[in-house]
Amino acid sequence: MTLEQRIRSDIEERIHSGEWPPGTRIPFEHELVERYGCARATVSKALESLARAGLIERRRKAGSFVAHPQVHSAVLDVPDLPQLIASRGEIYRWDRGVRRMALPSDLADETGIGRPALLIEGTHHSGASAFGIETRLIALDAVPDAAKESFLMTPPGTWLLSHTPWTQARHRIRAVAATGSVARRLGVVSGTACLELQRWTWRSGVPVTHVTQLFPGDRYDIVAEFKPGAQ
Amino acid sequence: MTLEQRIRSDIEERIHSGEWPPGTRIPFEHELVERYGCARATVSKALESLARAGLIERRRKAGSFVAHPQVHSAVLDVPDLPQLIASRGEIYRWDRGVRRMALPSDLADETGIGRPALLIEGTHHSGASAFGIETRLIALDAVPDAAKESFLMTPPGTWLLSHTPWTQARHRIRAVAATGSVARRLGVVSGTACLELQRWTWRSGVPVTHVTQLFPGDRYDIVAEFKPGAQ
DNA sequence: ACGCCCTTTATGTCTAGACATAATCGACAG
DNA sequence: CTGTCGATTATGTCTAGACATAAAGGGCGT
Repeated sequence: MTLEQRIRSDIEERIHSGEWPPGTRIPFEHELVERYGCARATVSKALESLARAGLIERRRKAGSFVAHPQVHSAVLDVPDLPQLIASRGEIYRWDRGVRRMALPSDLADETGIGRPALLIEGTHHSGASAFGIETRLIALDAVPDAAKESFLMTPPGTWLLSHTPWTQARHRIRAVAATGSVARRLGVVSGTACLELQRWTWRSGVPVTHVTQLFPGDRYDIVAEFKPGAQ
Repeated sequence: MTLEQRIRSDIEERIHSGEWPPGTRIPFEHELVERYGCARATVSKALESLARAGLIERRRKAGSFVAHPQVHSAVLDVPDLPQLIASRGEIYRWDRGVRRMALPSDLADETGIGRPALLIEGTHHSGASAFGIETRLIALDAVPDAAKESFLMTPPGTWLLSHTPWTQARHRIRAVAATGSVARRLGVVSGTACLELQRWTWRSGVPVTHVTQLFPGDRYDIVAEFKPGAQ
């Protein structure tokens, strides 16, 4: 491991652990030069790399600061549904289903969370009709505060967005036909083509939440933009 | 504009213009040092930045080479279907449909290409069954060589991946039901839930191709991974 | 109190080297 | 003809400086 990488990961570690929360001024370059006993160019390269990754923000004369949460550069976005529906000019409503239960570790394991979790089911409404349904697991070790929430008024996705950052996400998108109770909850005829979106999110490698959302094909689509090498 | 940025954009320009096609060895660092009359560190930073963006590949002793396009750092990937199907252990077959025609600018405009284009339709097969169908427009000003291709043996996506790089892509994903001739071509019953993937790609802001692909829900799903700041 | 200028200072860019490392390619032995 | 070894060479990482630049903050006059 090179010295530059060591400096970088040292700082990254302190940011991710919460030791240096957003807004903290990290040591000046000349202080890091002293700490690691190296040239300023080496420290500077490490900081530049952190700045490119969006973890810190550098300001002349002022120093370098831990960046405020995610302004993640929009690839496959994690949308806030209430906001999204409001921006379309519709009234949003969240309807938590009957199931809100704590799961033992072994059951949660089936979806890859692999730890004690909270299970929440509910429906997102746009105006008078159902917009989508979701089944969500929240890892209680990563987000202990979730245990105190009922999620009756606020959908869990919205609550999570403002209570915990994520550093990694995987999406899986499929087309499935809605049948039986699922079709009934969505208010569509059995066999309707739906978009199934599964999302896993992690914070520093630790699972945070897993959600499966189902949207009738005519009510939702995903747009993803990608520009490689944008500096 | 800094010297580093000038060196970077000079090289970028030659790659995008096609003057240095994929595989070309770009001048050695010491040659660039001579050309720009600067220190090696400056040239090296410019090349490092190009390598990070995936435009070039650097190899010790050998030099730096223009990267082959399809190594995009995977967010919403542009997959090569033949390769993807082969990796699943199935036999791939491409079946170009009857339509391969040049479109006047005004017709192409309807899909947002906005320029003379080539229209190609065809079916991707995996083993004995249809895997997906696609309808594609290729902008002839961006890819003039496409006019000479029949696309009978090679699907246009594969051909494009090895003939032209892209710098920007937009994806749109929906769930739709396959009906009529579409269902017949896919070999599914009418009403089957399908994933519709539309993709627009650009090279330096100029449209390259637009494709609409339709996959039966049980034969394809999209996985997108996102790690901010991954080097 | 307020606006203006000027000093200070941390980052931004760059130079001219050094040594490390890994891959290529030719020479040479089998 | 084939495989191994060593010299060569381009990139990788780093040092110890230099000067440029932008912005914070203090001092000054109004």
